[in-house]
Amino acid sequence: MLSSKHEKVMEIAKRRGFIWPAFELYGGVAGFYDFGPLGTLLKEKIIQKWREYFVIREGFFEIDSPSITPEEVLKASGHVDHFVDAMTECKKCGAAFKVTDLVKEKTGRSVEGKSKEEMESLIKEHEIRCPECGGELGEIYDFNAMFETTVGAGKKKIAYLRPETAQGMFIDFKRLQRYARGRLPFGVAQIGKGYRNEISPRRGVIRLREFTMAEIEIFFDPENPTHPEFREVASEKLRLLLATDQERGTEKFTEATAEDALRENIVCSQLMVYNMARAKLFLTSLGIPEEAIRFREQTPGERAHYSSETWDVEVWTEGFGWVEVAGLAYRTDYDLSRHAKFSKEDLTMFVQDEGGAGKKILCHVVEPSYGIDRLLYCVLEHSLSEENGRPLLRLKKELAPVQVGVFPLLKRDGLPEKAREVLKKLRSEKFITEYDDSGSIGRRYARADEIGVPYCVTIDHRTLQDETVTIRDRDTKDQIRVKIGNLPRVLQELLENRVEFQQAGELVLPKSKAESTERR
RNA sequence: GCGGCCGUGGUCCAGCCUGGUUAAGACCCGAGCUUCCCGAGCUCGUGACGCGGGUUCGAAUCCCGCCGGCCGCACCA
Repeated sequence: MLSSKHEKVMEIAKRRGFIWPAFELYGGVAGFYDFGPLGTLLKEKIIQKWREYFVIREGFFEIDSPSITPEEVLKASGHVDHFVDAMTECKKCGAAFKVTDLVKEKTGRSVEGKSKEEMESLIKEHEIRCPECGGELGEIYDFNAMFETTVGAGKKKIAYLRPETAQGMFIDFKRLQRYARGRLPFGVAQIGKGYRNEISPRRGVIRLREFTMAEIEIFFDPENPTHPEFREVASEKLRLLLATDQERGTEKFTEATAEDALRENIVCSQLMVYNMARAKLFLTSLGIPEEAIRFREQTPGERAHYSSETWDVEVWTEGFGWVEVAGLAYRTDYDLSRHAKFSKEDLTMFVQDEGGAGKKILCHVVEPSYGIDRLLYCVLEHSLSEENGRPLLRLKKELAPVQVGVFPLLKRDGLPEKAREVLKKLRSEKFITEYDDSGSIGRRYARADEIGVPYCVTIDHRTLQDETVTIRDRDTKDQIRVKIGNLPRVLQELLENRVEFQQAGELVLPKSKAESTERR
């Protein structure tokens, strides 16, 4: 039986065409999922919203760079060294460990970058055994979390599928800063696939081997880590989980406004905290409730090799607990300095001060990075509710994959033909519509509710006489009657929240509602 | 990767232990009738034993391997 929320979400996602296991015909491969027709539309709309919030609203530059990345780029970025972990397994209990962690723990010595032989002799020398069961440790092997490939034939060039889209933005830095005409700060955005060869992916779409990320790199002068519009978010309340509190083992939240978090040095810069507030606003615009959002500071041990401060943006889910849907990393000048060194190019920028004098600086970077697939799951879970025992997906109207359902009340008397006319008209006005004439009208409303269609248009006998149709509201079940001629305009206004439903046309009560009103 | 549990139409499941009719049921889906504004009813219909091997006269059922799922451990830069 379907008991948990997560199972209910996944059941609908599968049955109605949001999310499907990939390569299912051949048994499937863990960590890969397809988006079905509705999932593809929903994902597209989440991305559209993200563009509105970041690319358009913040004036960032969006680019699109290749997934396949030559080895030298990822050597410079540190990923080749940090993604390839020397692993060893206990021969007795089978537990797997990172050799670098084991040796450091037992000897305090760092063996980062040492050869396999050196590591092995260190293990022997210090008689390091399995920390779990004390068993003997097996041979050291490399685990490469990047997918490797080669470019071209003959003398093959090693390349990897990018583990993050970020590098494409650092690589293009020289052209980008010219495009920005030397002004700081500027932001660059990229939406695309990232790839990580997870050892054991689980939890459905939460941990994938191929996933869609939406990343931003904000380049700024480290002496001026401010945002011109900080005032706009200064009083935004943030729920913060500090690294120091986590290390003490408490789950204590610190509630602070963006302004206070900055003043009390909880967050390192105005630019960081500005983006945290923006992240919160973005998530709530997707329908994630405020109380299901928190910011968790990564502990020093958790942080990526490039970061000096990272805040995870987490969303509470019933299925998986707190899920990281975005990370805000202060990457310092790590990437630019590494690429400058490895490419031998000058990646500094000339900035002028007020007096007209100038200096060359190496930009620092704040990186907000969003996981679109995880967001999509969170949106589904937080939208799914039940009404009279049947599922109702209360998606934000702007996110609904299908905007309008078009139903003939009956399958005869010319109603289907009329309904198809209306359908055609709405499609020509670019509404995403679905036609349904199968089963009773109630059944069709129920089908539409399950995928979150905000409005259903029904064509009945009266339509044939006076060219009016009913529009039914998903959340209230209220109905109004409007002229077909006005239908596109009215629907558009409704979808954009520019008019109250009951004011958008003549209110009509369906039988069930009329009766219950009379009884009262 | 280790251990435990599991895998049957689109979904949820019975059958498996104890091998042997045409693999049952519910929901969904499709067609028809009927009703007509909130999963009504009736009739009909499509559709399944994860993959591969083995044992056997005969495998959904027993055995082995693989793939996938869930849980715990590890991993998640």
